[in-house]
Amino acid sequence: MANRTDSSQRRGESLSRDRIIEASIEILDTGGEGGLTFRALSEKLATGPGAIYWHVANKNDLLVAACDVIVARTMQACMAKASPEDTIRAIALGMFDAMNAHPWVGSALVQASGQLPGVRIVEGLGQSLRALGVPDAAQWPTVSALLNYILGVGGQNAANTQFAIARGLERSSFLHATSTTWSQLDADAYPFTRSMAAQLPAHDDRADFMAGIEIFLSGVKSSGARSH
Amino acid sequence: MANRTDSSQRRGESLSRDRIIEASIEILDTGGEGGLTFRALSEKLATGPGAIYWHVANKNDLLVAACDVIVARTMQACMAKASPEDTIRAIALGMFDAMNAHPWVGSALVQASGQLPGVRIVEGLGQSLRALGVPDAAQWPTVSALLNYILGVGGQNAANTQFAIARGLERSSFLHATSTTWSQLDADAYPFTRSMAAQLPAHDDRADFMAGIEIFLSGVKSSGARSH
DNA sequence: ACCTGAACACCGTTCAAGT
DNA sequence: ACCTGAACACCGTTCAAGT
Repeated sequence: MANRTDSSQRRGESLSRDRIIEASIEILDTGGEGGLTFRALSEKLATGPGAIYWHVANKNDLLVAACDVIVARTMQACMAKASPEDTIRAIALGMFDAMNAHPWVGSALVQASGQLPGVRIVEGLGQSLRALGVPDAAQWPTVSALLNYILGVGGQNAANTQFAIARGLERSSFLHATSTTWSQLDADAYPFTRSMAAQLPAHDDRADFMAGIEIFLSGVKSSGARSH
Repeated sequence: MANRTDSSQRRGESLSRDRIIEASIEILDTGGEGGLTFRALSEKLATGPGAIYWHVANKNDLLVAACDVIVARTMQACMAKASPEDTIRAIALGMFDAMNAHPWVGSALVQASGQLPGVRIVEGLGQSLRALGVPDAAQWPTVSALLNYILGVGGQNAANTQFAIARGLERSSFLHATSTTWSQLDADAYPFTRSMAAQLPAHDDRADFMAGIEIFLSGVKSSGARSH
């Protein structure tokens, strides 16, 4: 049954959901969202497209499953830090780094919000906020806001990366191009954006992201939550 | 409010970029993101697909342009409220309502972050935060965080709507189904999510969204910004 | 200049047929 | 049970040809 063919993948193991998901992640990491195709996937796995459908419902199912592998791995590394606040920071930072390393995760997560990958994040954040002393009624809105912020950053990061890839640009030249566009905006209508153009290429996405988390945590603490 | 031109296909009028965008918005509102097709569009406009390409670079260009119409209209109605804080609230609420009425705007905005529609929002938020007294160095991270939060909500809202539409569900039965799934999660691994399941169907997205904005504003004020 | 519409190179998904 | 691969119904985009 298991005939040994030396594929780049593994030895001639039989097809399985896990193997399909694993191959999908490799394709997504290499070629971005557009690269994941049932044809590309079946070629990598040395089968036909139909075979994949025996293990996977459809493309969305596949994407969510691939996303969940990354999220589960990330969350596992982030739980139970020194303080609940630090756990929230670790989750946020972990997800940021994961979505940076795998830009497709950002858009997949947005699409699969209520499903398992999103639930993992909700759970981690929720437990921490509860430990922080956020009152019952405020827990859901607070978790929801934090998750939405993280997803927003991830989605935009994914879009920027894809945009840059599609044009064969490096991240730095993409930022430089955007900066130039902004600096040429109408001075009366866009004073703020114009004044931000100069610092755009040098800015640190990760630091900005964490600054947002800190604003948020500071807001949580000052808006009613008593942390003992 | 404004229903100036209701006629979808005015005979005899020559094709133009504006007419194409107008028709695209109608299709997107009716059939969602999947409904916008060069074939559907050319049928509505009584031409061939090739004609559209004379006025529009590609599908992404079309989507961004349609998105920008909605965003520009929304921002125009939100500027210059009583206080900078109220302006921020108005922008957030306006964008929430716009993305709720046109779910495709959420995902389009995420894809077009650095482009014109995103810049309009950045400008509105930035001017307000500046007026609020947020120090220079903190302005960009703060605007960025606010925008990301809004985009995250919009993107997720779009995904949920599309998900529900694809399965022919109403919003309420979609929430009910998600609630049931959550309540059946493992009690040890997902205590928080399980305890949220019951209140999920009754929750108010708009109120939750605004609660997030308030947390954020409160964080901005308590984390260094002196608003005289 | 603007428009036509057939054609191209894809795509996700299905399904009779094989083992 | 699992896999094959041709076929179907689409897509975005192009382009020679028309006006």
